[in-house]
Amino acid sequence: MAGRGEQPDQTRSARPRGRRPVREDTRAALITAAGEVFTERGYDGATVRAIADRAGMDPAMVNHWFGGKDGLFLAALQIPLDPDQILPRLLDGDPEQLGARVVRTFLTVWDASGGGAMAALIRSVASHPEAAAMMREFVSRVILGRVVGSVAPDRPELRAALTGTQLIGLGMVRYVLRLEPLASADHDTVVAAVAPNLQRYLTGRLDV
Amino acid sequence: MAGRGEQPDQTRSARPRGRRPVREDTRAALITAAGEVFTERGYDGATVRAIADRAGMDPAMVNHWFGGKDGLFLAALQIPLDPDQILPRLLDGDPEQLGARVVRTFLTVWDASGGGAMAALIRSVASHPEAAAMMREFVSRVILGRVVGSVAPDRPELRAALTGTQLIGLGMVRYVLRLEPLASADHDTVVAAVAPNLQRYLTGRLDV
DNA sequence: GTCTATACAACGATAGAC
DNA sequence: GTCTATCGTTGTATAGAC
Repeated sequence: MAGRGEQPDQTRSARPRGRRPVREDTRAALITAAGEVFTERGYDGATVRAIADRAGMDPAMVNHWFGGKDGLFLAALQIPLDPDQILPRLLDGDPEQLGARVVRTFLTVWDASGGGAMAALIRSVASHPEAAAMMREFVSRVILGRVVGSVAPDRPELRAALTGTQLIGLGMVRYVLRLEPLASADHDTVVAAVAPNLQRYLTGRLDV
Repeated sequence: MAGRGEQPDQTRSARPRGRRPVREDTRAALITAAGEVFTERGYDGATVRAIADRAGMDPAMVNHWFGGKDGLFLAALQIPLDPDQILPRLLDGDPEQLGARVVRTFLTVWDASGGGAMAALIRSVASHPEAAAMMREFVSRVILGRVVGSVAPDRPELRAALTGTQLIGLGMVRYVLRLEPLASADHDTVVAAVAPNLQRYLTGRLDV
């Protein structure tokens, strides 16, 4: 029971009430703030109040625009990756070099945020079933359907899952665990080390 | 989140009440209970009350013995793996089959808890810098010092980190993401699929 | 005048501290 | 056991856009 019968009023709010000009995009502001706070504190640690505070508005806006904390979380959890833009460039070229292109793209995408976005994603996946479902759906639909499915000689589902183990593990060690020398290795080194293993999962012999 | 409602006291009437003899190790009982509850619900989901309840004692004991929830968490975060028992069996045998033995041991250890322990560990590592430091230390000291170091022809640190990516990624996909068909695959299948890649990280050519 | 984005207040729940 | 802080959420009055 906080704030009950507290101060009636003395410094009435500095923030104007009522509808504001539409150019102030509150939805986008909330998503931006949510991305930051979820990144810093994870799902449970990020409070609706803190997010709204950072966005400079009332917590009730989260409910109004996203239906609640979960809705905001799902809206904010946007993998900074446009499949329609990236996939054609991945699939265009020698299928036997696909592993190298995937690793290089992976590093480029996630290095752009300094690893924060990947850390937030993994944190979300580990602690939030909805995030895990989203990730599962992403791996199944995108990696399997549009990458592995186009090159795999057999067992595409298993190959997609195996590809997922290598990419997620790389993200975990490089961006979350920050284990050296992998955390600071340049892209060429990582590609040379990881791409052959990824290539086996994509097109090599599995012997299963 | 929907905490468990108050349980009717009749179901707990068998639990002995009142002060216990000092020789019943209160501390160990709390650690055991904490390990179970943290495994089931993660750090934030595990409440001090639930842990104390399972240990059959008052929540105040947590403060008394561990100084708080954090202290209990760190005390309970013991990787369920005894290196001194497992490592000799890993290293005994053909170095070119080391990858297969590592994968099989990995599956045996973590399948024992149905994946709950691995999920809790990953959750901890992702959201708690102290847990991440523990994991980093484990990879550096045990995997590097006692597994990779004994067989790697070159770049042992890089090989240890790469080995970490494959094992952590496998744990993430099989136990946390539960992505099929890997989540339900039997040990032979997983070993056949993953061991060659792990073997390359351990003893193969890295081309870096 | 109508619509609706907004801010404030307060609720019920819950968990950690004492 | 009790207290208190704080959580996510909801109700409602308001004020500016339409």
